[in-house]
Amino acid sequence: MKQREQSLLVMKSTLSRLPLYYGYLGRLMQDGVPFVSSSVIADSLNLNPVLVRKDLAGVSSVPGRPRQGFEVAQLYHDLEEFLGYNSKDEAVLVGVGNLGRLLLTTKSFERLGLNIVTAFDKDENLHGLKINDKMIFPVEKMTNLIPRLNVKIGIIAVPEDQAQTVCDQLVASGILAIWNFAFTPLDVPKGILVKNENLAMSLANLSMQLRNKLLYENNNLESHQ
Amino acid sequence: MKQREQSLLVMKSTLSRLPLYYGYLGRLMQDGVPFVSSSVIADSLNLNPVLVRKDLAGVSSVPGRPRQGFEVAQLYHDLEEFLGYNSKDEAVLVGVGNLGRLLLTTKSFERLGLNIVTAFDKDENLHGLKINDKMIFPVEKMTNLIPRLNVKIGIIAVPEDQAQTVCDQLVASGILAIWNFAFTPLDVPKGILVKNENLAMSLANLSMQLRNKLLYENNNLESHQ
DNA sequence: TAGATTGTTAATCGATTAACAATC
DNA sequence: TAGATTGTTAATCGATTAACAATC
Repeated sequence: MKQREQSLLVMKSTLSRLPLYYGYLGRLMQDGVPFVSSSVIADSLNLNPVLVRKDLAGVSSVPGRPRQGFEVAQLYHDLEEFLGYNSKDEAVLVGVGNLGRLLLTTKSFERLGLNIVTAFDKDENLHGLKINDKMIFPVEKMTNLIPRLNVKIGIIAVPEDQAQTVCDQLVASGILAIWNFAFTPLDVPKGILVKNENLAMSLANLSMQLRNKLLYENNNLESHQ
Repeated sequence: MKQREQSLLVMKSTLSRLPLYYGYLGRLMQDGVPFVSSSVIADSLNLNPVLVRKDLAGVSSVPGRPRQGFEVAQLYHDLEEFLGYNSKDEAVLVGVGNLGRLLLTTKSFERLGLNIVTAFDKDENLHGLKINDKMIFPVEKMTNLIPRLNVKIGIIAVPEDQAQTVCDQLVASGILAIWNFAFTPLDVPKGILVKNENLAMSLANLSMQLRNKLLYENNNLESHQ
């Protein structure tokens, strides 16, 4: 019913903004800016300054200074630490199709602390191949191999109809967190984390908003340009 | 048409759940289930039944019937209509790298109402090529071609450092909604819709949650300084 | 000091959940 | 009718914003 074990320092919504701050701070670093205030950050990212201050309060190891704001390098470092971008998360990938290949080869993910150690696919033409130095194994090896690798994050990039099966195998192999790119929700035992990367949702969202907007504007044609 | 009124009844958060209902209803259809109640939907998707009823109230053209629930086929159709999955949204893609190729070739997007009509890239080796029947043009042609195609959605799948430039060109070409896959927020004029597909955020989210969980389970260490 | 910017407490806003009457 | 399930109104919860005192 009620979860008492809330993260004390940082709200869930905060977490989704931290990578934004991280990116922005990174750009300031490059430009050699030494200090930045919450209101400057807020302006640049279209947020409320109080919100920024609250978010940062839970992350920064050093409080911001009145009249100066936050030290860019320090804050950048703290964000990096907090987000785990410096300590690599090891993960296994299941499904080496277009999307899987993308995840295997995109450098940005490595920078963000994601290290895919191994991939699995059921296509035997791929078995034994390496993509970006990562070996591809048959899916049958999953339950045998994953526990030995001691990896805790699994990425599902297989078609919808295979997602649940793969998910079950990952869980059986000791995986604790699943990044799911299949367009279907997964059934998992309690305690297993699932993050659904639902592009359908995003797309629906954008397309809906656009239609609403166009409709609205059509209804107000008398307004001038 | 009462579409506009309908839309206004639906909360922003509702919108993010509709594709979930749509997917679930689709599976019920396949199984030949004629009726479904809000509580069954809620159970399957881990939601509150009242929330489901509220969401559906804004979408369904026919109210649910006491003792029976909702007619699956009808509701499925209404969701499809509402989400615009039957009426294709035309879009242009900029950036034919790994991700761009994925978007061009993945069938699911077509099913979800996204129709990419043309792609742009700066690599001249790609110019004139077709991927999944979509022609690739030089980016220089954007401002000339897009207005003539009368397309209103643009997809940005270029590297971070080119995202803003591309964005500006899209806006100049009359694009009203942007689906941004670059890991950087975009500066756009008021009135232009932007949906950021920030995988970094999702990943940070999942990795954070996992670390919290492991920490909590291990001992509740105080790692703040 | 004076002024900018911080962090905290209180008020507001929006979304979810609870309670319940209506209905087939 | 009796019971399941609906849709609505009220209460609760969580996140954001406003107000403001503290501080360098």
